[in-house]
Amino acid sequence: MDDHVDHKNISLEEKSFTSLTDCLQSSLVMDYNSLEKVFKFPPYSSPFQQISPSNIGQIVNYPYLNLSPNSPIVSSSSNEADPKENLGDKSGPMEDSEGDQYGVGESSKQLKKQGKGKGEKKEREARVAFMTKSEIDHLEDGYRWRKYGQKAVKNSPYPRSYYRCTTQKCNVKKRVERSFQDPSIVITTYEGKHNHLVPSTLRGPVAAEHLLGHRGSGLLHSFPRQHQEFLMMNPHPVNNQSVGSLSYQQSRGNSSNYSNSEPVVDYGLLQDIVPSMFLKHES
DNA sequence: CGACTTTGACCTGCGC
DNA sequence: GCGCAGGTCAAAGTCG
Repeated sequence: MDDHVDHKNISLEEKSFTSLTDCLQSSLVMDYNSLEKVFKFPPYSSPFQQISPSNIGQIVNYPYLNLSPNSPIVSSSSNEADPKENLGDKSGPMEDSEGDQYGVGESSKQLKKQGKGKGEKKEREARVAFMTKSEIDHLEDGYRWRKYGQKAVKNSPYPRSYYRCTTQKCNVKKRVERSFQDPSIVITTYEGKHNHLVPSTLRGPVAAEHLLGHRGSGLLHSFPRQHQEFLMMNPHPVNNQSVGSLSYQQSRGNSSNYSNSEPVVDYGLLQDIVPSMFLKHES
């Protein structure tokens, strides 16, 4: 039931998206982190929030970002890259102490005390940021998450929540915060790559088979059900060779009718989250 | 009883 | 060096 849902259409580039698919297929991808750096927006007020529907397109095409509908974002904040690679040499507040140093299952405090980071460059995982118009903070994406922290964000009345994938050896993390300028917008930032498939047992309404067997439909089902309206995302492709396992295209059988003739772009984590049929970039 | 959330404390990086 | 802010830990509490 979506009756009580705020289902405004978000106009991007003078285009109105009524669904996740529309938005994704519009090739409107943004480098969240880069934008943060470029525009020096603090994390609580992500650049997206500064964007009015009428000027989003301008920012998408911001030259620094090297974005175009035909060029999937390659620059990333992923671990193999120099943290300063992107724009400017100083990490934004959101960037700086990005903590991959805390491995799941490890005694992170020990790690910290063992001088990790001394001379050792911190690694950062690829990140994907979503903006979702939703009443729900924690959006169901098919994976199981455990909340491990919550922090008040400076200058924002809304706290930021930290989640970690509950699957063993999977150190994917996600941050969820609400835009303080538009509280109806939830900013979800995924970090890392799942090294496993979508759990077969889900507590949410999303059945795994939706994601696995009917990719796309699962998300399309789950999003509206959760009163979400997908606004934007920024896939940070880890890098094309770093996918430890086969891409979904391969590992799950080429069941998608959408990708037969399309080059498959490895969007890293995003591909884990969003069916690849969404991720084909149009030419 | 296991899984998950809450929350205060702690650690780290950065700017001044 | 100090203070601030972000990120994480882990014990305690909650829930199914």
